[in-house]
Amino acid sequence: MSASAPPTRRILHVDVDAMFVQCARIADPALANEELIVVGGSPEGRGVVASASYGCRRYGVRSAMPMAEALRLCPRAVRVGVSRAVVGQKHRELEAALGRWTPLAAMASVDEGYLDLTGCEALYDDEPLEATARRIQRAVREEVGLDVSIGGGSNKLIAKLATSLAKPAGVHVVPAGGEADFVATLHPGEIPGFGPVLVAELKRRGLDSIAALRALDMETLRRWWGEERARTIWARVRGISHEPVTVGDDIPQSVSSERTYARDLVGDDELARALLALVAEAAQAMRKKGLSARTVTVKARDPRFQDRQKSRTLPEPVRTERAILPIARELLLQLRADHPTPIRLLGVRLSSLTHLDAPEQTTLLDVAPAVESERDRRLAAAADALRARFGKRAIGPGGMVGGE
DNA sequence: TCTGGGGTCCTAGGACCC
DNA sequence: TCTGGGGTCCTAGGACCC
Repeated sequence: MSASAPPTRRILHVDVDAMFVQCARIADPALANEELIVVGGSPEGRGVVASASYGCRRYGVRSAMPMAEALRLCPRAVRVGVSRAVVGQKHRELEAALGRWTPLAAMASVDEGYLDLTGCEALYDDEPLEATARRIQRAVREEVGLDVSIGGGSNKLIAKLATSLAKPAGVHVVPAGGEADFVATLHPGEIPGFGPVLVAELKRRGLDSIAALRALDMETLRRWWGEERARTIWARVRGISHEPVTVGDDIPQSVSSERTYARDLVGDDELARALLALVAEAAQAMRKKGLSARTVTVKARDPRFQDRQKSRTLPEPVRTERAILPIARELLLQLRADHPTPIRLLGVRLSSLTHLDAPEQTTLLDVAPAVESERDRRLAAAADALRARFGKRAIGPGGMVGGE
């Protein structure tokens, strides 16, 4: 068995520094010189921090922290909402900017992306990875107007971890061969995939360092976490990852819309109105992506933060409010029958997605009446067109003219 | 301190089919 | 007769990420 070893990969992870804060400053130039900005929450309360400026972070403010606590820690902070349009625009600009450096560039979320520069060395005069990273950083600042931090290494895991050392607005590259030593300097909770639950379990078992985790043999890991999880843990604590940077605009797994209400919902009418609005948002977002769904899920969170969901999968994909709403209503009815409690959060998710123009699945046995008529689809498309032209409020939710 | 909204992935049990 | 095994789909719940 002789196989030439694959070349050491050259991976970069590009991450926007406090993306929502930078977007808020772009949306409102009056904030350009404001150091204390916290994005997120709602004027009524009941929100968390989506992003905090580095100024606020010095006071201990962090993402996902309840807004009330953030403002207690940093009372002078200016609270602003998320400017979705700007965030979306900057996301697309960043994607385009990164794509100019290699065909293997892919966004991993709204504010971060990976580049695989393996084999591109000649294109960049064989300069060190760090030098390329710095040029990309400057280019993003000029072309997109955003400060980013960049981490580099021989795989995505290492590149991402390196980014946290680069922040803010820096570059950090882990040399090939130095992966294991680099990871050894971290705390288990810093490893992607090691969330609060796993970290607590590790602590219970007396495992509070990467070294302690590395000392475990595979058999023990398997016994505690099962084959799959054991392999992942074993590799991550050693800085090993083979996950490729993949491009391709895949069909998303789901499109959803959910809302936490200022007051818990109780009455039939307010629940019906809330559900209609969520169905309309989700369906419209889905159609915008050119997709249809076979599965409808309704999710409810009670005041004690217990989440429950009901879903139904249809034989054929649907895309209109007219088809989705009755199903969502039934699911909500079942949820309420099983758990008659006030509802803090309500959500609608559409999944099992396919492209709108995917050929209809028809079989000889398929005699069930269509859940959605061609007329329904044309009406929904017409309503979408009106909204695109005259704004979201041009027509009621779902375009259900005449009340529905 | 009182907990958002957008997602992905995994597990596990039951139905159903071969 | 009283007992199979594997694959796929569906549903529900939950961990995790940004």
